[in-house]
Amino acid sequence: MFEIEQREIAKQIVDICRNEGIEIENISWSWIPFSGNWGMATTFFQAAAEEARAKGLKINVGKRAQEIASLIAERLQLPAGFEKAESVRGYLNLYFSTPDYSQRVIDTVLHEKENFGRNPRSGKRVMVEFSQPNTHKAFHVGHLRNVILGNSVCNILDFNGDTVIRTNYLGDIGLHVIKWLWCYLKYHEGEQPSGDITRWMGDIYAEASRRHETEADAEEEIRALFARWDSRDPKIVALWEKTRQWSLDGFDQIYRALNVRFDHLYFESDVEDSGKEIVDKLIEKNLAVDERPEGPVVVKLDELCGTKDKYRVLVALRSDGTSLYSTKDLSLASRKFNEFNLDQSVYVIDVRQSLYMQQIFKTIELMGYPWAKNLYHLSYEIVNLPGNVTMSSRDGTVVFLQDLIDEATSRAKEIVNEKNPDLAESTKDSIAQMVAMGGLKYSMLSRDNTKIVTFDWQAALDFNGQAAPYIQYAGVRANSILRKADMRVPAALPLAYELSEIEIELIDLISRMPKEVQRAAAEYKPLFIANLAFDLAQTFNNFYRQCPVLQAEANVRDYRLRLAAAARQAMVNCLALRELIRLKLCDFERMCLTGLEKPDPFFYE
RNA sequence: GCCCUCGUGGCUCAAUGGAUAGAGUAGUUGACUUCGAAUCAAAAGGUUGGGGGUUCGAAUCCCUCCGGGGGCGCCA
Repeated sequence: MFEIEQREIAKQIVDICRNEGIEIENISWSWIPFSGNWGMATTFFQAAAEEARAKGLKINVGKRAQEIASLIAERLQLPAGFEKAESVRGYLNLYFSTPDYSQRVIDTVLHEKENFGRNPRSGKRVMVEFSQPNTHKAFHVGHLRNVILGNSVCNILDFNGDTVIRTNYLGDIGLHVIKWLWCYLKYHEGEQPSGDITRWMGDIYAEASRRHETEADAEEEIRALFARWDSRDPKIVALWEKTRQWSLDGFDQIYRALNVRFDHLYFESDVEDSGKEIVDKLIEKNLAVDERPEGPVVVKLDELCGTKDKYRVLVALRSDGTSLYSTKDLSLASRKFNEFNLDQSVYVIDVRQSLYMQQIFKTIELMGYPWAKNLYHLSYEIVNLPGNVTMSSRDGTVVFLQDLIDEATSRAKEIVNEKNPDLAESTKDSIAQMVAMGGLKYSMLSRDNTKIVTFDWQAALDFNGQAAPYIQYAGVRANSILRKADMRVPAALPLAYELSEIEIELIDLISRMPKEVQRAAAEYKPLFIANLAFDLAQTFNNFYRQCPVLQAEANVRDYRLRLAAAARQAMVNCLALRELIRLKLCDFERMCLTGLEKPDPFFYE
């Protein structure tokens, strides 16, 4: 928010230093870390150290940095809106003039509304591939992190100015599908899914795995079915198409519940043939070695790159000529760039596939595609069960997504019943749903991508403290104040009283949002936004406690009303980004506002 | 064997290479006649796994060791 001032002051500093014979390259700004003070800060340690090095002197760097800082504090011509410049132990602190800047921040937020925090369009086209479920299989909590992370990253990139193409890549063929079809034909023919489609599909898959291991002739029958599929037996293809659609319908149910959408879908079955063509090309170019029929087609990456044990060997095609995941990924990668004219292609895939991703990217680079450098693997750690048990559909250790949502919702309902017993039943249900979904999403997004999430019911359903409901509640409180002021945010007015420490802190935090969006986008880290949202909520709750709004005298009241409205807007924008279902938060507020028995359809648009 | 990753109060996690390492939670002590107590306040809790190094400055970068997890030629 203060880039113009930062640039102007930085230029002055460089000039002042140059007059003194000190060369400074670039100046990086940070916040002043003292509560109740706000402004921007920079240091001169580096300048002092470099000066000493250049002159070959041995000096006390801290002392010299302080000399430079105080020199600058003295000579700097502060632009309008700054109160004072101060040098402290090598730091230069520039304090904002509170009346000017508080008004500027609040006005900006209230003017930009749901676009506050948004950065200018970058012109960059980015495709983000995430979710990638297999059809004919269950969808469990282990898959949840991918969807939530991927969707949140898309929101953040979009908010930061990129054109984002949200893509799903569905595993609709392969052995697992044939296994499923075999089990269906043999034991469930004619049955149809109802209700929770994905669970029904997953149950049959689990049964298929079990029967595959226990029944003597299963292996042979499955292989025979695979052959029929391979020769495109119309009956099998028709069944495949029908059952695949069931899975897709089931996924739609889940995505709708999570409020996730995709702009484009790719299917493995679509890129199989083109994948085989790419493998042929690899062989032609002597990048791949065809060891068929004794062995598969392999790309010996370490040999090609002159590395040792770094890239290992990528298997690109089975010895029987059937395709692998890699076969299809090689083709899909180029298809994305051809079809969408991308500047960048992001893969949201868990960390266990890091080596594989590097192999794919390296192979594409060796093929000479110029866009190879624009491929990025956004890796994240998996969700485990306590005791470091990885969920597995084979071992029956999965926690089904629907079970989790149901359990979370009923736990939230209990709390609503306890805290707000007087609300209408349908209102309680809606609130329970919002609290539950927000809580689940927060638990996935509020830790670093590189950290393993250990799933246990207690932690996932703990709504106290640093969790989504805390933030939602702060939003509701803000809203509650505004409601009692008839939802009218007063027009801009000058500051006519001295802001308290906590008010300054709140405004300061709000003003950081655009920068945080930038950081979150650059590093693909929703965590930064999650942290900001929590900080905002915490500071707002503090403000709420310390600073009466409605009972205050007129000008204080109006100023604080605007501040509350701005804080509320900033929190809502953070939640929307973090994909804590903004729409539902609006519902929550709406119902607290009016006590509607049923949500107004308007809010579902 | 090689590669990647994580290690921060009892527990779960934060912290652009910068100022006094911050939250939540559990336990302790307080606050509803006050805009919604799903809240707030207070005290307590730390050799940032060990040891070196780089740097004016390291939880953060490099090396090494220890410990957890993951990956490494026909799964996805």
